[in-house]
Amino acid sequence: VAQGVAQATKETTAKTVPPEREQSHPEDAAPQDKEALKQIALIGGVQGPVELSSTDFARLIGSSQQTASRRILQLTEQGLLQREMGMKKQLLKISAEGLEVLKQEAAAYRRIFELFQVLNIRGTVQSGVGEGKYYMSQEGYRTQFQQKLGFDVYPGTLNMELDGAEMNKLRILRAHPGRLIESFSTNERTFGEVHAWKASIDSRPCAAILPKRSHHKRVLEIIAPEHLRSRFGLEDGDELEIRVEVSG
Amino acid sequence: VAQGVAQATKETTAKTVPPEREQSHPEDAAPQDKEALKQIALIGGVQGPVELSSTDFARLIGSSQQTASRRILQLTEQGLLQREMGMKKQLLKISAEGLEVLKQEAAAYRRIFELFQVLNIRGTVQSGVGEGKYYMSQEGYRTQFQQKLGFDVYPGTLNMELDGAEMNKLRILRAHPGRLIESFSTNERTFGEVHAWKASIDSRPCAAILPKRSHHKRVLEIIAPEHLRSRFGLEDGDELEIRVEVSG
DNA sequence: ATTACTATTCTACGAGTAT
DNA sequence: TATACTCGTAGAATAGTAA
Repeated sequence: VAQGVAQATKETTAKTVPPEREQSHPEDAAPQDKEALKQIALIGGVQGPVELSSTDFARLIGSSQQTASRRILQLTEQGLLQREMGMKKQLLKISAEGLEVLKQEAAAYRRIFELFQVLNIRGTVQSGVGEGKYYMSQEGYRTQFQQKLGFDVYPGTLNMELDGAEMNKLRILRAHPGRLIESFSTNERTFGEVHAWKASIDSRPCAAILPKRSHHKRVLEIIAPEHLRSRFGLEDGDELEIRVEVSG
Repeated sequence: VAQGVAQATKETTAKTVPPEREQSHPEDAAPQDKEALKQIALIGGVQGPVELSSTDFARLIGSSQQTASRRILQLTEQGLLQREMGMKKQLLKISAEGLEVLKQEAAAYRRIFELFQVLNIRGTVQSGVGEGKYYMSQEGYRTQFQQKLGFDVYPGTLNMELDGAEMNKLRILRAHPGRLIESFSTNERTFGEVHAWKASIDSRPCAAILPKRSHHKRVLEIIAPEHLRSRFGLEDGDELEIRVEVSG
């Protein structure tokens, strides 16, 4: 997802960050709330209302009855759970928003075990020094990209800067073959081997490339048949997510 | 899983139960710990060590650096994470136990969305009043069970008492067809319709049965080609888990 | 039985800082 | 830069009950 939100404030370098728990965004529910939703779902709370007293729920989540009761109230307030008071016990049903939370959680666990056929890498758009344009103009590269990726590259690269955690995904990327772009020489100099992986940004085809050497760099370069910056209206500092096909 | 652990203390009816967080059992990790493991797995901590500073980890789990650091120490103490100090940042790898936690979590979410092809129902063994033996001796039932379940029933039923939360699974069960055992009459009386679902306990075949009427009962009856009590050495009050095939 | 209030305990978070 | 200590405190969890 390309987000055109330029960060005006230049990332105030606060050392210890306050948690920033915002209302409304459903995906960032607290782990305890996700656990509670999961347990309700496991006894059928997705398909229809389940009859679940706060005492029984307490056993399910390993807490006291009071905490269980409070959790249900909180989930209801957050809109993740729908509640109806039965004659005795309450009836609980997971709401559309709650289902969304569960789906995202399930997707995360699927990604873990799908051995990363697809890697979603997030980063921020960075301004290169224009060398990308120079490299992508080389005939030796252009013809190979055409052959091995199936598109004519726009002369230029989009640089994406990765934070510390995302850097680890580059190691996964490098562990997979991708497409090898061979080195070649001109009269002037030699151009080194490059690895390329088919990718997409918002369903539009592109490719992620990394030079064979030079690990530990914080930047992933992206090429495409079009000018990505203008296509997505990207500015330096914008957040960007690229979906890299790691398998084929 | 049939557990032959008879509970000596007759379930002290404490109102507000203390959480009972025990050491060593890996499946009951705190939700926060599972969330942390998940995030590490998502950047490749299953495949190999990932380089992750406590500050970067803090961003990942939405906490301060101090909390992130503490979480890593706790996960390491619990044996869910293996840590090695690199020259700068630490290297984290999810341990075999940690992977087990992730697998169980993934399995739970899979169960939620696989629409319950299999229902795992837990309960405690309950002594019936011997009527099960009377019913299962009726020729009208025996021949139908033979036809529709594929085994000769042992004359008797094992009664499993369900707690409030597990009761909801019976609603799911009833929502699926199972095998219909038709009503029939003898000279003396009429025997009503019964629903049966193929099932297994510790991989040994059996079936769960419910009378067509009489909802809201806390008991699930189990029949099998053998005497389950002696097969598994079950006593009243023992915990029991049955795997019911809800699809076919 | 239930749910859920108020009061109290205590855990766990983050500030400050050492290393 | 890192990691991780101590410590004050906010908020979560439970006890005791009310409804």
